[in-house]
Amino acid sequence: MKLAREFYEQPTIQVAQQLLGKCLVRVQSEGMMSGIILETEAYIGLDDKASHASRGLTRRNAVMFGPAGFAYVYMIYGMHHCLNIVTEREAYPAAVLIRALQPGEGVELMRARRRKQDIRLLANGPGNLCQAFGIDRSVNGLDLCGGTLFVEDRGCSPADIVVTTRVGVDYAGHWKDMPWRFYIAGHRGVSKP
DNA sequence: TATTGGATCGCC
DNA sequence: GCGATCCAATAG
Repeated sequence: MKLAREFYEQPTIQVAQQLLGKCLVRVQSEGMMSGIILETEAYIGLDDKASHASRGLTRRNAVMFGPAGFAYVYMIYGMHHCLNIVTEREAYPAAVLIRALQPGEGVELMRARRRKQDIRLLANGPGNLCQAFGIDRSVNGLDLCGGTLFVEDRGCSPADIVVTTRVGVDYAGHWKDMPWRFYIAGHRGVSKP
């Protein structure tokens, strides 16, 4: 069943952990895609220097300050998009970055979009999964309680969760050391364990 | 208005 | 290891 808004209103670390093993579903005119969430990261509050919200409300990060259960999508390095799901209460900026999926339905469409055959290369990274799922800036602000992008609980939960520091946030002072990256053990997510 | 650098990826 | 490639965020 589809996750309700209350799920996303929980503490961000809890949401990030509990999203592992759940199924991200994308419905478009081109087709339907789904994938098991393998890897997530938490970005929490104004003080977290790794978070886009650390310098306060801006046009780009405005969705992070809104209610839980909405998509925060931004472009990075001029060529990739990243998908986050907003968490916690309105006016408190926090979100979970979706970093990797195990492709389920819609593999052929993902292969076409990614121009890769290997199933392991279709959604192994925040930029790659957005390309595979057709997620760009037009998805920013989309409600995950709607019908085109949402998360389903299909009853499977991961046996073991690995906890590490977040990727690509060396600029964030001591915040780079927060153990806010989570992935399903044995899947190896994106970068190095 | 001009400058800077990034929650990445894939090829060298 | 490094270039691609663009826009948001700063500073002026």
